Amino acid sequence: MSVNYNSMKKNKIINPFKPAKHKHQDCLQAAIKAAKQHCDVLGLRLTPLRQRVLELVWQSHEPVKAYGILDELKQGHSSSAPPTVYRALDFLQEQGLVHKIESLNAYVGCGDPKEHHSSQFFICHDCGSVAELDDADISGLIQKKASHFGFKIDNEMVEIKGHCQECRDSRK
Amino acid sequence: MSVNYNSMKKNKIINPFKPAKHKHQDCLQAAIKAAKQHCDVLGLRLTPLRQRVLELVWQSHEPVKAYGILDELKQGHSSSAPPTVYRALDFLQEQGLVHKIESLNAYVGCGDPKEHHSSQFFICHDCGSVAELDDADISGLIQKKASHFGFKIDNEMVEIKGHCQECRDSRK
DNA sequence: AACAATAATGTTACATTATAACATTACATA
DNA sequence: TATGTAATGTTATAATGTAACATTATTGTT
Ligand SMILES: [Zn+2]
Ligand SMILES: [Zn+2]
Ligand SMILES: [Zn+2]
Ligand SMILES: [Zn+2]
Repeated sequence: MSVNYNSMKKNKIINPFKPAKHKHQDCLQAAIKAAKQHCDVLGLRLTPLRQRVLELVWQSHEPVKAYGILDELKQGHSSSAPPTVYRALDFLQEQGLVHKIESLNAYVGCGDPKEHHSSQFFICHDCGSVAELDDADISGLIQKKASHFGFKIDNEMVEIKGHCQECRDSRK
Repeated sequence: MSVNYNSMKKNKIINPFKPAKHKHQDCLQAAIKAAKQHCDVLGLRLTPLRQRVLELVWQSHEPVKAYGILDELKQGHSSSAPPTVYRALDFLQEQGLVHKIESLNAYVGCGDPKEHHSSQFFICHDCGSVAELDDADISGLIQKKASHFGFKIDNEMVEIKGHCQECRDSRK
């Protein structure tokens, strides 16, 4: 009798590479809705400012830069300054609503804020878009390797650069 | 008849977590020697400036910051400026003699510049020191997952934060 | 040796990313 | 309403990194 532990693992695609043409309005709306619910449940305040920053992060599936957000924020909210953006981003990151891509100093929206998860990012050099996995195999393997030398993991960061399927296809 | 492919994989510890007391002078000398040889073989110039920067990176097993290097460089070389450091670091990174830890904006020496390799960094929050693996299992798994959605990898970045064995022991 | 081409470094200025510190305003709740 | 806390405004500055051009050192050629 055997148990297939593998089937019990949580391997999620948090954000796939989106097709070039998709109704991105839906992505954005879903993200805002999820954020509202997340904050509701926890009694946290998704203020207009925070929501606006989240919307700006979700403008696309490409990572956006803090000062880019700031520029756009200023259009309708002249009193914005760097702390305005960084505070909102801090809040959103703490709540798992956005992630920072460390190797780009840029931020992407998370499709699954409901629970903390491991993140593995795949970033296309051509179109700039990012896919996010929550892959228990990768996470577990890293965990296992770490445990071999007695290392206790707090935080795992995996950022992979390369070329997505669609961009490779369109180069043929 | 079976073949143990696993045994054929290249799983290296490029840099282990060092014991608190070890003869670090040896680490440094070995690194400089390896760098000299690497450059000799390829006809590249490990100039005094580049060697000095490499030595400063190898001061310890903790990542060092560019402006920290700059401060020390100025002590014996008053004409140093940011480009001085960043150019030397660029050269050393291209040659695989140092790596940048993206999540810290800091640099560590590499124990194995002889060949390009995958790198997985484990960074201790307590002592600040860094271990580097070149683990084909992790690399291979990420590769495999990427291929599932047609992603072709150029560059892999794995930075794991947590607590090393020694620091955990000394907290008991 | 003289020369030209290239590589490395010097120098100044600036761009980008992020935080500190303190004032003000909005919100919750007693 | 009073009071404390959370959020935002505001100013200044820190930390990280690069552009552009001048100068010097090195290499290879005549
Ligand atoms: Zn979309
Ligand atoms: Zn792409
Ligand atoms: Zn050492
Ligand atoms: Zn430690």
